[in-house]
Amino acid sequence: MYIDAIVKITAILKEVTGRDDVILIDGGDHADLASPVAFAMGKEEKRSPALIAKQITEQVYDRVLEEAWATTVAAGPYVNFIFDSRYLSAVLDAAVREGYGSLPPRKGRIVLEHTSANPNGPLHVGHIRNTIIGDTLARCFRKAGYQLEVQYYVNDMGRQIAIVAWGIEEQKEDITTGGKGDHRIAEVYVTANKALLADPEKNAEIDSLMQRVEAGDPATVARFREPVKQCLSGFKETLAGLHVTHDRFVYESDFIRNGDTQRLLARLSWLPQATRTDILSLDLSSFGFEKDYILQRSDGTSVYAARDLAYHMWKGRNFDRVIDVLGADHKLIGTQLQATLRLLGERVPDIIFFEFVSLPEGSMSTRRGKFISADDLLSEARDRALDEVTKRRPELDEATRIAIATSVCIAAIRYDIIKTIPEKSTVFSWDEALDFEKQSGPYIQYAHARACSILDKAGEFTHATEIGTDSEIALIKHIGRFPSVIEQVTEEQKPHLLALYARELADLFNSFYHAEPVLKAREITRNSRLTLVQATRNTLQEALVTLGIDAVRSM
RNA sequence: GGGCGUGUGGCCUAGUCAGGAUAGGGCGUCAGCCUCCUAAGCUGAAUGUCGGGGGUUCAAAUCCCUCCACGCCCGCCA
Repeated sequence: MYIDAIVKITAILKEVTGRDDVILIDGGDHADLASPVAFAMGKEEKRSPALIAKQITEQVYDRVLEEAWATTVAAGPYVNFIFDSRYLSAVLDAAVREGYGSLPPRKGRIVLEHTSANPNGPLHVGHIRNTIIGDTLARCFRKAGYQLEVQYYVNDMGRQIAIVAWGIEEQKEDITTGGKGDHRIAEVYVTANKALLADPEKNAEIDSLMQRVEAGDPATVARFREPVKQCLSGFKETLAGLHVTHDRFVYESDFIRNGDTQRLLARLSWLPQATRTDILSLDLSSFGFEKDYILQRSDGTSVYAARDLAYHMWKGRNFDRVIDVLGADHKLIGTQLQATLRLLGERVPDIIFFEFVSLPEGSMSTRRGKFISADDLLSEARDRALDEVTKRRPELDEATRIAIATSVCIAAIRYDIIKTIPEKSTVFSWDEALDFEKQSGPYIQYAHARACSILDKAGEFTHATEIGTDSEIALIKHIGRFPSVIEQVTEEQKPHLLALYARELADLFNSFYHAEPVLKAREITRNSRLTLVQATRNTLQEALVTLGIDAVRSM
């Protein structure tokens, strides 16, 4: 409805003014939509913008009322549009239906890659920014009607994994015992890195391992595979704890084994930009890159970039759109990858880059063992959430309190991460990550639970849309924008907009809740308010689920 | 040194791409609100050179130039 109204009003304005540059802006306190087109017209025609706005208002009034269910009002140089009661009723009718906000199915399949952390230690709070941006986007794309597959690209043959494989042997460690696999790997990895630092000559053993694994030596492949398997099983457990699942894990080594990487390297070597000496590299200076893009080492082994190119070619040929979520440290290599695929005429991925999460004492590092693991974060969050639930709802049994606390802690973590724009680097703070008040996931869950509670007490009621008060109208208008938010999140790949929307929805509902009695209202007013509570509850639930957060009925 | 990103009240943050009406929120501070549908809540108050300086425009947090600060990158690592 909201999207529809914008399209219709814009078309009418274009027709009446004969201009192509009419845009509608948010009307703020003044209106639902506004057009400042009279400013430009006044400037060009040397007439008063206010007079022009008045004329436009008269010209479009009837059509806008008829087609977009809005009244047109001139306010100085602005042409303002205010939705009428038919619009409000229509929003309520739509918003009480299951699946509100879902957009019609679209053609084409998307592959979205996120997380893809190296299996050399547990996921930490930096990795899960990637995870949560990726998973939230995936949920939004699906809600927006796209078919989508989520993939995890497993780096199972890089230098880090060689170091892990080497470390296990050196340290005579059995990583299958003594704790969660990903944490055990980190212990080995940190120790192995120290050993290599102390005795750099040992690096030759790492090089040798990498040559053997690329050649497909079965014993070496097995030595790499086991720790990767252990680590991934730990990852899957952590991800599940955040409500995140991947449809497919794709192994980097597959692109060596199936020959794709070799075929790609051969193809690349024929490009005019290729330099073939003892190594293979590409001159991407025409794309603005200073240094050559190196793809094959002098010992003949491929570098990560080559395997990643093979992976992306495969994705591009099997899907209609390729999206990657990558950390800011991948900006250079990611844009080099895009440039190379463009050179080859292959499908170019859209890459969403996010900036780093650091600790107050400095940046995180798996190699140095300096990080806060996602598991520690989740466990601390669950403890704090359980304290809160116990404090507020002492009458509930333990199992129920734990279930609520689990939902609440995931909500707090996911919301804290997704609410900030990806372009901004952040400093991790326990207090902010585990905040359960305002601008938090639990705050939105609470609004939903509150709506559930009212509906539970109300019993049966008749759908009604007699709306009058300011807080009711503001709430309905916001509910009406939900589908357009889903649209915008996917168009602009900005999942934080959904977080913002959900919080504003909770704000408006809370204001309404405190301003207007629902259960104690009479007849049509009661029914209308209950309908509004139902519409709000449904929209909050859809928004929460799309954020990967449980819409709990009680908390 | 070069490239990319960020800079908004004491602290955190939206708005910047597609310039428009008094720059939205939150934390913290202050003053109120639970005989009333869940106070993880609501209402009100105070707090701003939108990093600095130029420019474009009827209009700049938003566009252009320049400088400063912070983050990331500039490996035959991934």
